[in-house]
Amino acid sequence: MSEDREVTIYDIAKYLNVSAATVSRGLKNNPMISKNTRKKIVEAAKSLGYQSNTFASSLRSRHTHTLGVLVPRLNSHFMSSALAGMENAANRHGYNLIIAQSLEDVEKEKRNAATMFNKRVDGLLISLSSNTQDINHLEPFFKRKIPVVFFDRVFPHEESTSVGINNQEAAYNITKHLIGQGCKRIMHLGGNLLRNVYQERLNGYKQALHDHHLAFSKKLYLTSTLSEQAGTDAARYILDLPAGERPDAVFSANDTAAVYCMLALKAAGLRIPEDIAFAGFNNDPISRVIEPNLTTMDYSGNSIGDTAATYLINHLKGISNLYTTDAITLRAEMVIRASSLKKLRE
Amino acid sequence: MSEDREVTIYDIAKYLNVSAATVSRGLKNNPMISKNTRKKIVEAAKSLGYQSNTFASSLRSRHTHTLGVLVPRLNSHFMSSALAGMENAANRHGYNLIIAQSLEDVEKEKRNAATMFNKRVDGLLISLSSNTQDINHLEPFFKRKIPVVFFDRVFPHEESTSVGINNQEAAYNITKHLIGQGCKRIMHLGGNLLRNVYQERLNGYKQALHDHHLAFSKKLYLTSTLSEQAGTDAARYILDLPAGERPDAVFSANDTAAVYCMLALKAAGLRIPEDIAFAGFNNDPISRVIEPNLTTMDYSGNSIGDTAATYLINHLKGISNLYTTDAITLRAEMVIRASSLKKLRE
DNA sequence: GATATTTACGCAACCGATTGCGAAAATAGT
DNA sequence: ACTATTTTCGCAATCGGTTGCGTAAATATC
Repeated sequence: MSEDREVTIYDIAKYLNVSAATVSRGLKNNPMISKNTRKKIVEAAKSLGYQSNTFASSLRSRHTHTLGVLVPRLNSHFMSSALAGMENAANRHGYNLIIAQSLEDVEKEKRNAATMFNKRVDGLLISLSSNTQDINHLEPFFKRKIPVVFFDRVFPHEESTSVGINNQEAAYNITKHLIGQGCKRIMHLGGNLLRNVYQERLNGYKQALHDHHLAFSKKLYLTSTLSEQAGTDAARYILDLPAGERPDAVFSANDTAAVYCMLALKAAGLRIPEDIAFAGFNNDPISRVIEPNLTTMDYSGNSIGDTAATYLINHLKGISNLYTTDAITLRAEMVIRASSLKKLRE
Repeated sequence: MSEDREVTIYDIAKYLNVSAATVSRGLKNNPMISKNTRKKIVEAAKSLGYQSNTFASSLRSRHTHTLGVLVPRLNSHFMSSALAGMENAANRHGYNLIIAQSLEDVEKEKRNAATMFNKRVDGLLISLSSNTQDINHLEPFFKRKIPVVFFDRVFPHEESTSVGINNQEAAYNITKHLIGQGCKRIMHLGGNLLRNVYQERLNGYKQALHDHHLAFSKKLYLTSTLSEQAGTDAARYILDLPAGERPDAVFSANDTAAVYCMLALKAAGLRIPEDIAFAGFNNDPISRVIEPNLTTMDYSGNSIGDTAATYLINHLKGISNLYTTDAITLRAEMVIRASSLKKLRE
């Protein structure tokens, strides 16, 4: 019952009458050690209940097999899916995840980044808070050559890779789809333009309007946090518009705002899509529950997370090189549902 | 530009002509060191760009300021809220989170537990996978006196605390509510009975039936994974029942199954709540999007996560004692919405 | 059978912070 | 002024693996 002391490689060494160095090497399957002793070491380790001490190892070897993950918030469908994807990939390769959220606050993002750095993560996966202006707080990582991968809300940087989708193209297509349904006054609910995702979606929206000879109107563009409240507020805004100026479609940069806008408009008696068509972004579960079901952009958090983490790990393992890759663009697929179908589908 | 070498306490020591021991103590505000030198040390540390090396510290001091979090899956609304709550609490107290998911697989749960142990987490927060039968894989923690807190899906154990709600009471109340609405044939969609949450909800349901002289019928009780598909399947089951045997209400152990069951029944022409009333559990966002809105049990992941983490940290700090507390029960509140309102509300 | 190579392992110096103990310096006590 | 305390700090061991380098043993070469 001497459960107090930890079992160390020294215990194993003494037990087998070999050196600690041999044990250390044996446990890592170092070919320098003969197959025979290697086997004995592994067996002894098991029977003694040895558990390697990660610090001691990390202290000397200078890597932690741990990735830092820094996100705006943990509790959104997209983000938790992304985390799930990352966890899966990391776990597959023997890495662990330290996760922190900035709650859309730059200061907290900075503090978290510093902590991750102190914990000597082998790499960083980050999606920026909505009001982050620059990435000076990531400088320590770049200086120390700790790889950084941005996902979703990215930031151009020479020494890091971005993983996301082509937001502009996606927004373009979804806007074009609405136009194809005969909509002429398409409103856009956008997010903070500091974040590429929202800027690009706005660009795609504008481009589609332009290509189809529709004018962009400031009155039909609202920017917000895209929260439930923001969706409800947008509905109020629409209802308060003079009858002739009302949009005949809404393209929201996320599903949450779209859905809560729809709910409020429906409550006010508007018919969807007859009076006003809707399209969102993200393919959140609520998009399949709202009636009519919401047309949206399927944008898998899981695969973004998986890709970003796998890529980072491959870089760490020397399989690929992150510094030469600027961006990885995943496919996003438009999911057309009843909320935008004014015309019968052919 | 000698950014290569790390700045250590030795560098600071040399710089100030004091010993490393003094620097170490000074940085931790140890009163043993004079205020004056303490200040000089902190300043020197900042100007030299010192970043403490967590391993070295952990190796010697034997604690990591890191909590392990082990959950069935990351990407559910409840769980991501719980994680958000934990992250918040941990961050507030200077702790970090290592997060892993078991994907409802005991084996993965075991592996993850071992990793957490190896990483020498200061404490463990865990919600069990659906098919975990025993918690022998947590023995190393108990032996080494590493505190374990269960949340949501708990497991009775002498040396750990459980954080959750009173599931039986909640289920009792929600069933009673349905009975109060005049429902006599109430169906229950339950989960895996290995997990306390589902067993207790079933108990509460049965108790309420019994107390109101309604018989429990196996035909009105389905057990499943409570997934979307399970909800749809339940609808099929209901529709296939002979007309006279159909339930007039459904109490589902989660909102997902309830909502997808509702969608399928609505598509088949049933009216809710007139033909069949509904109640769920969790207050998931979809419960406020489905029409009619779903009556459910509000059950804040955020506060469960916050409470569990705070409690664990308090134990670590010696403020409270986990070994003497068996369970912490948070309040859950029934949210009555249209899906269960057959009678007008007084 | 003598020398050259390869294989297998041990020595010991790390990695960077922490901490018990002892001692010097500063202050208090009489 | 001299001893007793208290304050402030340094010494050196320690945490548990890792790894460059050296060497003994085993095998190969001619």
